[in-house]
Amino acid sequence: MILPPSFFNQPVLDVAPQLLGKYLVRRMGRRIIALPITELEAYDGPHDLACHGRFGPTPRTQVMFGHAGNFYVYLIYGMYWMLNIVTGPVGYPAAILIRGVGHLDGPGKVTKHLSIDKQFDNQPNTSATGLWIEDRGLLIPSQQIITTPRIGVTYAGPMWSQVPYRFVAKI
DNA sequence: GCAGTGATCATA
DNA sequence: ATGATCACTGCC
Repeated sequence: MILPPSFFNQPVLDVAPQLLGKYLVRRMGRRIIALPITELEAYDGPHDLACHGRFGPTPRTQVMFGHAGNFYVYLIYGMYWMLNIVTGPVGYPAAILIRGVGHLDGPGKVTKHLSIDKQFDNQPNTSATGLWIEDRGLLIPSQQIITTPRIGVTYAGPMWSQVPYRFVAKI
């Protein structure tokens, strides 16, 4: 089952652990790649000093203020595409960064392996685009989920760089 | 430990 | 127009 917008239209910290074990699926012609999500990070609203939405909407970040379930894809360091999915109500900037699927770890490796780039930015979670997230019945017990601080956000200060918003599944 | 890489945004 | 910054990766 492809996850509907209502799945994502909840507080990002509620959605994040539920998204572990869901399958990220990419279709290119006849070729299909489907891998379970194993690692992700939550970015939660204007008060979160690590969140791109903290300065209000800009041409790049307005997607985060948009509809839950849409993808937010941007380029970092001139080389790597970051894949996020928007959560929560319109007007509230929150999203989840997909950092690992299958045995791939690292957000840049995920997008490189699945050929994900700007074309998916602000696209909804539907099979029509060739990129979607679906539930295949895999359940991750809470004992198999660990949380840690987010990676690469030291600029966010002592509190927001340390909150346990990174979720990792032991599969 | 650090170079590579280019879009983005603030400043002007 | 310019310059600092950056939710990373791979090689030293």
